[in-house]
Amino acid sequence: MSPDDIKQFETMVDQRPAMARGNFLYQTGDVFGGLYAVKSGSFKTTISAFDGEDQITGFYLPGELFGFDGFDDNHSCSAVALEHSSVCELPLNSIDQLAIKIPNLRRELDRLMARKITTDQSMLLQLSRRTAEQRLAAFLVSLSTRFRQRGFSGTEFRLSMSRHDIANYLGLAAETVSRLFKRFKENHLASVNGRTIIIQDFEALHRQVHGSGGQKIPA
Amino acid sequence: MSPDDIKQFETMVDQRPAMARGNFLYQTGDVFGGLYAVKSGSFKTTISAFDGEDQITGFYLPGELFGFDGFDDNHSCSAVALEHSSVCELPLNSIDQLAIKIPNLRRELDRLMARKITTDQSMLLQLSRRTAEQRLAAFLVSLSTRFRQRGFSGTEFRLSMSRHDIANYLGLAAETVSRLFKRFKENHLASVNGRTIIIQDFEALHRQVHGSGGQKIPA
DNA sequence: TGGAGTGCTTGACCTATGTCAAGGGTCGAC
DNA sequence: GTCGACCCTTGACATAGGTCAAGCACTCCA
Repeated sequence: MSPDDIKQFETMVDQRPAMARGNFLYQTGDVFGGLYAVKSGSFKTTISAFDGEDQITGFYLPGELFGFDGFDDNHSCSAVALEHSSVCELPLNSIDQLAIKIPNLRRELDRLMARKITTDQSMLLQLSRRTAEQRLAAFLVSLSTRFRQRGFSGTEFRLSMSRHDIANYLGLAAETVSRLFKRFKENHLASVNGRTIIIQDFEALHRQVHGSGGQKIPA
Repeated sequence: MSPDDIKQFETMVDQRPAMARGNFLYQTGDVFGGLYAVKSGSFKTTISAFDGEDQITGFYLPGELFGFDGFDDNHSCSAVALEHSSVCELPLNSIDQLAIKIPNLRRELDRLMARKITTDQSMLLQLSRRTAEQRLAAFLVSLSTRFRQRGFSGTEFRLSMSRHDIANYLGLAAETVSRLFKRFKENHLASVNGRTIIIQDFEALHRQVHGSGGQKIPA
C-alpha cells in the first residue's frame, strides 16, 4: 500500500496501543480478528516447529500489512514486536462492510494475499537453491527496496532484528550471518556496524542474488 | 474441497480439454484467468529462477485447487501437467457472480488462499530446518494424507513426478532422494519400486518428520 | 521385439556451512 | 556509573549432502 492508502486506512481502522519489544500481537491458534498495518516499529511472524525453535516466516516494516496467516479462521503464526511498535487493526467484520464502500478493496486484498503467496514462494526458492551469501544479499536487497518504497532511506537503515533472527529466517546459523557481514564489508558491498547497515553497492548485491550473473566474490 | 464440493463446482465451471504430459496449463506472466481444480492426473507449479533451473512450488493431485499465484493479476508461476491430465476452470469473472449465489464461497476462497500461505510457510520451515531425511519423510506423509483425503489409497500410490522433481521441490539433489528411498526401504518405512510407493510404517515416517520425537533411523 | 533415450541408482570425493567454544561489546536496569 | 545479560564475533573442527562419473533399467515407439 502507498502512504496515501495507509492514511485512508487509518481513518477507517482501529488504533491499537503501542507495544513493547518482545510482546505478542497474536499467537498461533488465536482466532483471526483482522489484518494489521505497521504504524511504527517492526514485527516478525513465526511458525512453531515442535522441537523448540520456531521458524520466522516474515518481517514487517512500517506501512506493511500482515496477518494473512489467520484468514483460515485461526492464526497459524505468532506475531512479535521487534522493538517498541504500534499497529492499526483492520477488523475482519469491517472488511466486508468496507468492501461495499470501496469496491476494489476486496480485489486489492486478494492481490495482497497473492503477493504474500508469491513472496513466500520465492523465499522457498531462496532457501533451497541459494548459497548463504546469496540469501543474505537477497535479504539486504529486500530490506533496502522496502525501506525505499516506504519513503525511508534505502541505503542506510537499522536492523531491528538480531543476527539470530536473520539467520533463522534465512535458514542459516547466526555465526554464518556474522561471517558473511564481515565479508560484505571487506568487499565494500555493505558496511555493517552492529545493527546499522549502509548499502554501499546495491547493484553488486543485486547481482549476487542471481548468482551466475555476477562475478564471484573472493572470500 | 470435499468430493461433493468438486461435483458442485463441476456444474458451474468450464471443462478444459485433457492435456498431455509436459504441457503448460499456464505460464509465468500469463494474465490470471481463474483457478483450476484437478479432475484427473496431476500438475506441478514452478517459479522461474533466472539461472536456468526452476523451483517447484507445489504438486497438485486430483480434487485439489490451484492457481492462486495468479490472483495478483499475472501468474507468478507456470503450471505443467505431470501426466495425461484434465482440469476444470473456475473463471475469475465467475467468482464474483458465484460469490453472490453462494455467500460463503468468497470466504471459502479466502480460506483456501490462507491455507496455501500456511502450507508454503511450513514448507519454508521444512526447507530450512529439516534434514534431507525429514524432508522426504514429510513429503511422503503429505502425499499419503492427501491421497487418503481424496478417497484414494493412502498406503499404496504412484508418484507422478520424477526423482528430479521431488529433489527440486525439497531442495535436494536427485541422488540424495534416491539414496534416502533406499534407506527407507531398508528400514521398512516405505517400499519404493520405481514410481510405486507402499507406505509400510506411516507412524514411523510421521515421527521422522518432527525429528527428535522419534528414534534416529540407523543409516 | 529391439534400440534409444531418459530416468534411476550407486560409488567416491569434496566443500559449504553447521556446531562447539571462548572472548569481547553493548545496552538497559538499578 | 556499574553490573549483568545478551548479542555479536572469531576460530577450530565435523559432517550432511552436493557434485561428478559411470552403469543399469525402464519405457516408449517403430
